[in-house]
Amino acid sequence: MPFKFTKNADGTGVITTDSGTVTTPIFMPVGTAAAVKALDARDISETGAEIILANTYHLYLRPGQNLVAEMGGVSRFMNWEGPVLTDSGGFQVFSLGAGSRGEKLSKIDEDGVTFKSHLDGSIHRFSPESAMDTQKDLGSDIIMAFDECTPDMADRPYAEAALNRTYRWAKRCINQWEKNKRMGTNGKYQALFGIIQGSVYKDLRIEACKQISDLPFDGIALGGETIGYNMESTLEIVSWLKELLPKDKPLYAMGLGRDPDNVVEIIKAGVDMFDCVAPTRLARNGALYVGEIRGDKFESEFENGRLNIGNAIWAKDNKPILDDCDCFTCKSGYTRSYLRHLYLSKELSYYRLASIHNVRFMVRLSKESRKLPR
RNA sequence: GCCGAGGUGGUAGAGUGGUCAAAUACUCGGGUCUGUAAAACCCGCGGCGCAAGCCUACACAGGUUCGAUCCCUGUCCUCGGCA
Repeated sequence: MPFKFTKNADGTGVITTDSGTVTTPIFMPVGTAAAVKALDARDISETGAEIILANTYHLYLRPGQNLVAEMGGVSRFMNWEGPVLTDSGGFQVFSLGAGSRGEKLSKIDEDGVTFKSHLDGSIHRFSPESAMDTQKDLGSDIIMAFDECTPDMADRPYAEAALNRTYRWAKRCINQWEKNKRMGTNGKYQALFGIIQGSVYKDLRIEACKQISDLPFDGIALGGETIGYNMESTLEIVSWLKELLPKDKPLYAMGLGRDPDNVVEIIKAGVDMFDCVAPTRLARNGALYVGEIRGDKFESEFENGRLNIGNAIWAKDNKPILDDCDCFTCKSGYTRSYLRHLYLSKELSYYRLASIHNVRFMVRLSKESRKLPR
């Protein structure tokens, strides 16, 4: 069954894939290496998440796409009975190339990108074609075009060059995808999403939007560091493009969802899908979401809607993380006091309990945001 | 009781006449996190102060010295060995 997207007048929708359906708008937890860190498939499912991400670059390095293909594709491999979206490795062009830890591990050229493996330092090469082929083997339900993730506030010449390259690569991705019969090695239909770059520049975003919208992609993504990272610009970008975007394709904001109010705002803006590592990473690093929608806005007694569970004030707090939360952790009676203890002790159960809360929080928040006027 | 070793910050543990408010690690306090190089990283950690800086400190009490955590004497305490 091919990919299908239906959107209702109220802004909600349904995505149909060979691995199941997804209701939108939806938050997608990130499971880079075919694992939502600290959670197993049942935990993920119980948070209400309907689709998860995995990453081409990471799975290519380990365990290798051939092994994943042999195991039936990423969903079956990780025992997840639902759709999976794989990022193409385009984000690693940005994150490994930024040299944020000193060494630059990726270098881009017209044909593709050379990576130095963060695992063992070995050299690898990705191109639009290879990214499609690797994702074919991974057998994910939604695959992403190989793009150049542009830094927020990139200067104009840079942003323009990245945009044009992303467009040339988009066409190459389409060709390879067609060559692969739009199908994973596991026999599942693979929807291909194109990515709009253009940094913070209105004319560039509009140009990219037209370019990407004219190609036969199944969905459209907003890419670049700006998305989510710079919320003011993100919302502005959506408003610039809203009327230009195809109505019959889902709109995906890549990497967005660090703060609860980001989620509420982006759903009000009309985006259908978004993902972020923040809920799981923040959980592992001690930040737990607290707050709720009041009126048409997210509100919290804490800055950015989260508390730091390691803080001394929670030492004797016997309340759950969030009073009305229906996540496993809160419902089960785990107190802030105990979670703080687990966190400070680096007990393994902490990571799971915290991640369950944060993911459930974002899933529930996105479902509740569907009721807000758009 | 005798012999030996030693007493340094919240802990462990460097230092050994001036450059020491004291390495390093941990603990503790706080912060960051955005298509995951992240169960990671950053800052602080004697007192007061925004700061410059001032004050109090290396068991305790004296002493030698221009100057002592470091040398000497005594006291107290801890640990190991022998009785």
